[in-house]
Amino acid sequence: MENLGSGGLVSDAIGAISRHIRDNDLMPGDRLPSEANMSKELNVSRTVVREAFRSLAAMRIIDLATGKRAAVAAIDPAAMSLMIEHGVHTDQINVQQIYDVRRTIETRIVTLAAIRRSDTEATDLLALAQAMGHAVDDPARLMELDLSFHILLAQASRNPVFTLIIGAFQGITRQTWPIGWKSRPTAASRDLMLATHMDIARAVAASDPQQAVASMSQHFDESVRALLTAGLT
Amino acid sequence: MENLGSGGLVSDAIGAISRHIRDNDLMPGDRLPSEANMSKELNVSRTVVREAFRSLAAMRIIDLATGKRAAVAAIDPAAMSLMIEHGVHTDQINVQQIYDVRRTIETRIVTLAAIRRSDTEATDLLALAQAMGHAVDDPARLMELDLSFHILLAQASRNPVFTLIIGAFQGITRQTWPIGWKSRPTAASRDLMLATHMDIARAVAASDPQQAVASMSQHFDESVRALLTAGLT
DNA sequence: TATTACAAACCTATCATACAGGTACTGGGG
DNA sequence: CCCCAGTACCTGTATGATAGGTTTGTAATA
Repeated sequence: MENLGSGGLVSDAIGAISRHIRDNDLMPGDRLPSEANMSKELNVSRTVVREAFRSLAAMRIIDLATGKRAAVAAIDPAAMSLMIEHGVHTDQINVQQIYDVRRTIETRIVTLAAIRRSDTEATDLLALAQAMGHAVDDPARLMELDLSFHILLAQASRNPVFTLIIGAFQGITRQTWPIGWKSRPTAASRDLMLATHMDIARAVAASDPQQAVASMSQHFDESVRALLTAGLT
Repeated sequence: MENLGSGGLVSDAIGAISRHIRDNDLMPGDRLPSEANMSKELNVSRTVVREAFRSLAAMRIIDLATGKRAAVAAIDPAAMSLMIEHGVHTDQINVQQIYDVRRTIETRIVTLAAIRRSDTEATDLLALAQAMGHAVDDPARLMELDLSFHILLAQASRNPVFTLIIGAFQGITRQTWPIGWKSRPTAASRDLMLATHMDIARAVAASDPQQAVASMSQHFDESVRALLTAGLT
């Protein structure tokens, strides 16, 4: 029988550090005690503290950098992105399921964005849609513009949780997007995809939620069809 | 100038281990090389390998246990849950935003559940709703039943990504649920909350998506109102 | 032959220590 | 008052040691 907080010293340390952040109301950017101090305070070796820090850093709860002290991190989808990728690679999730979630969420996002977008966001959105039109022959660049477009849309929804989730899907999207693109072999099918983005941008800029939802819906119909054509389950 | 894969030895190791899982098509439960073997293979110390393993374990990509070798993990919302909690505690996310996301997602979930639920799930859902009615005087138990209800609903949607996301919100919900409950002081308001769950269960059991969505919508209207009453921003 | 008991081999958990290299603060010098 | 160098503080990585959990082959047993 040992002290009951115990799922191993490292787990305990993770808990203690999390509590430290919460109890002291630390905000993103605020710094934590050094490894040495923390190890003294928790009565464990520096090894244990380091592994706890690493764990929290993996979840993007803190930021680590050599020489600097650990700092509270801003919300970031990178870790979630890795988890999703893992789920897909191990056949626990398939791409269509992700698209169903994206459609559900982005339908809501586009509604909120049409209502809440700032003027800057409207401008940027239109600019991105236009830039996509100029990048038809550069798939890598086109893909990044596409991803930025959806992230910006999420940001315009003014709900960071939407941004987080959409960001979490970008890792796996980077790996599947080219497949969908290849399955749009004709100029017409490619132009349709680009035009749909422009429709979304215009509707959001015009603060027309209805039209924005309709265009987004069309976008997903088309995307899912492309993925199915490519045989992506 | 050093070898270019380098964002630090630990990051490299994390990448190498992830790649190992992907390249060898490892499935959940499959075991990885031991720390010693891995450290030999990657030409780094065991310390580095351990920190890499811990990082992956934090994201629930692998499972660690003393004495056993590391194993590929099944998808699990625990890590995501911690990230969300961190976002809320650091004021980067507020509870209402989470509820907006939940409403969006659970509206879709309940539609899918009404269509895809198994008979067992229908039965279990009704049983849970009924059990909630019997637990009015035991808030802790009632909360757990409530959480189980929503998870089961997500599972019935047959999309593990929905289950993952709903699971990710449970950590923070455990911390805010009691606040909402306290803001329903009258028996009538509490019964309404329980009745709404029963309505949802019945609609799903009856394979009636329309009615299920309506009831879920009412559930969220009521929940958000309760949270607002409690002054939870 | 099937089964159980046990011990050797293998692994992880944690600690202490050492040293290289990055940061940040502080006291002088201009 | 500002700039700069040096020092104290920190993190990154490696090594070696001990304690204790798991696995598995083997040998005794039913």
